[in-house]
Amino acid sequence: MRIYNSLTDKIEEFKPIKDNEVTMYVCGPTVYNYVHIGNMRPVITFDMVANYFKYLGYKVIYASNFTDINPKIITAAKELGITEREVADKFIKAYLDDLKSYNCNEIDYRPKVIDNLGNIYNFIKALIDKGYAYVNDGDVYFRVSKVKDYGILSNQDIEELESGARVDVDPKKEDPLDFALWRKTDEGENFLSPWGYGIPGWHTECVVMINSIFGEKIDIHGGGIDLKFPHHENEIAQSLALHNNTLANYWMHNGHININGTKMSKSLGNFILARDFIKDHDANVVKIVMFKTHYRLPLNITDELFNEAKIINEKVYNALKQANLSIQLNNLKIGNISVDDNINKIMDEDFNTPNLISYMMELVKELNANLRSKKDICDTYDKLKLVVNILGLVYNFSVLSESDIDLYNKWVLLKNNKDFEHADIIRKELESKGIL
RNA sequence: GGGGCUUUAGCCAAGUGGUAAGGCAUGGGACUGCAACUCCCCGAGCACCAGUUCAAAUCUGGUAGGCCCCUCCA
Repeated sequence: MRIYNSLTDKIEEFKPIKDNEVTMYVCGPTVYNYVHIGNMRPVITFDMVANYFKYLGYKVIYASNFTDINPKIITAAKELGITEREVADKFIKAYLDDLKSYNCNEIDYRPKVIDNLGNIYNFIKALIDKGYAYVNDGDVYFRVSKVKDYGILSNQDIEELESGARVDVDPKKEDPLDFALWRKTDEGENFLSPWGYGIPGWHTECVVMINSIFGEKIDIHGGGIDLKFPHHENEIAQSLALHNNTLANYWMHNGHININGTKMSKSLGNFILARDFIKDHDANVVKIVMFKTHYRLPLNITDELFNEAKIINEKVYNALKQANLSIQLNNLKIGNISVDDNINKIMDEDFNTPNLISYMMELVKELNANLRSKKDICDTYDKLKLVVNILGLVYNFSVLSESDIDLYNKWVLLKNNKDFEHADIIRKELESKGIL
């Protein structure tokens, strides 16, 4: 298994910390509103990553957080006239509903910031004790200049960053690059820390949650490309400071989604919520669209792309449906194959899902050809199911009852007797049951 | 100003040194009682320029598009 590591900008052989086990963490949503379709790319991508590792036989331990303490949540609470907790709970629930409607697997850990405040205090204290952080008027800042390797992930040079016009000068900071670990505030929901009332800094939350679930270091840390700097860079800085490691051995970043060539934004009105999108598009189709482009590249969504994905989805569905029918009618034994070298060859190169989709279509073709010529379909069917499962595509087919089989046989008999009038009636019935 | 990504047929998209996967669409053919499904066949020389090499879409340099980050935005 080879993975493109954002830390080194190279494709590297994957070596887990513990044999046969993968620990991974993906930055989750700030729960102040509904997530949009762009937010679903990391969700769907890392769902597939976990699926593939499982296919390879790894035990996968996967965590993704909720950022449930954040100035945006305070703002949302004011606007909605409810408490911050109510805002967070509402949108956590909405997010989990979204994941369900997109057929994403449940993951192992969903930590919240509010449950980790004690850990955060201890973490910040440790940074202060080691001289990597300082307190100023109720704020705590991280001393970036003390980390020699700062910029290791995003290839940023400290001097260039400092000379950049966009860095805010904050009189409370020793250095414009320093970032807040704790921010003093008495506005909205706030918490009493050893440094007074306030809320924790975003960059600290993720490190603390990773440490508290997994320990000092994990295998894979994922997220959107936009988080590379400063968020992930700052996570690494803190981990370097406290544990002298880069927090994760492999950093993975997914590209962004554009719509018809433009970035999604509220002002342009091309902002599509995940929950609205799924009303018009099958989850499988959304996933096919996403996986037709490599996860690291930008994805431009167009109607044409969706129409194509829809056709692909239908072809897979039709082939599996016919195979399913044949398997049940003939009592075929499936599930003999659990590994397919072709899949490994494709996916071992940094999760090459576009190639996997191509392979999926070849299998569909092969399955159809075998069905047509009455050859053995079991191996092809098994392989196709493996691919479908890795991609997280879901196809449900009914189990045939005895009466279903009788009905089917009756249809065949009527057809053979050229009683098309009655055969067509039964065909309709079989179709409505999803059998044909 | 700095860092990074990207440019392959009408469209989507693999391929990262040995002479262009796959899919969709279009067109042609086959199967078929009808319909649906399905099967077969057909297309580009890889943005442009220069260099390295026996050999480049693949490496190097440059030019021109597109995109992301440097703002707690996936």
